[in-house]
Amino acid sequence: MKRLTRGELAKQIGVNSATVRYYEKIGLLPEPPRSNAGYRIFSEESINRIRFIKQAQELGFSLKEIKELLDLRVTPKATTSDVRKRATEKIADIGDKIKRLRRMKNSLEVLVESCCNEASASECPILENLELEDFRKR
Amino acid sequence: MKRLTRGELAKQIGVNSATVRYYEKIGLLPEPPRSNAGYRIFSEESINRIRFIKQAQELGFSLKEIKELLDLRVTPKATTSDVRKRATEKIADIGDKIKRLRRMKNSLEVLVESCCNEASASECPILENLELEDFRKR
DNA sequence: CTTGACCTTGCACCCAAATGCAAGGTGTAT
DNA sequence: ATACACCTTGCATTTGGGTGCAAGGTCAAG
Repeated sequence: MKRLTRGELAKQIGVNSATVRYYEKIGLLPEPPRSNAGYRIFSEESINRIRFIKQAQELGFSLKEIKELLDLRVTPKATTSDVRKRATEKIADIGDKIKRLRRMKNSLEVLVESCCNEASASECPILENLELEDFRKR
Repeated sequence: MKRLTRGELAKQIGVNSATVRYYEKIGLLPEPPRSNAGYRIFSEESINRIRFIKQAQELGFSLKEIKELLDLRVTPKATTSDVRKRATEKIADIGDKIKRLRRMKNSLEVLVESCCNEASASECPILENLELEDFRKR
């Protein structure tokens, strides 16, 4: 497995190398082993970890929530049923997000379909009246 | 239609009343009419607007992006085809988010199913090895 | 054996998104 | 008419999530 310096790691993911340090500081990334000179030595696992963080952020999770998601993986065996419980909650949260995004997508599709087609481009009543609250949490 | 002060509005939504002012300042909320004494007078439309903002935030949209979404509704007729284009882009973005959330949800479901059931609670090999990068953008 | 590109640390700064505070005005209840 | 809770404004502060910088150490190429 390849070994990477902080800069190499950051470059591969397209993230600022200071960000890697920051994630380490807040406990989102485990403290990596060091070379004799004190350089951090990352494995490719860290690439996946950081990519995960970035993905989850785009999906509306805070770093705190992301930490919770990541912690689901490393919880000691003793508390397995607690992991199960927390994971199940997360699944429900995510399912909820998906539903709301679907409603949002649908609202926009209605907007495009019924309103902005070439045939009736001159009048657009729905544009003004679209109930954007249609995709609230339910 | 009911008229609300800033505090009443904020209370109904469960948001700090300073936030309402902030949203107005950054153009996310239209400047409301004022009473003789200078008090803002909100209609119930504003409730929906702010609820929408809060929902969209939870789904990972920045206030800037939310402004773009809201602006889809009020663009003058002249640029209808541009609205169509922008809305279509947003729809694609949202579709993408949904896909990634589904993958995330699926990964967690696999975790719960294969790992944390009562039958085999004592050992949990997947917990350590789950490839969380499974739901990256594709 | 020096140059240049990396690495280390601590610390200060940045932006988005709020939130708080002070000084003053309003409105209504007693 | 005096509390008291609310409103107004401008301005400062906070929090989350980074980013930049300086002073110094490291390492590979020439």
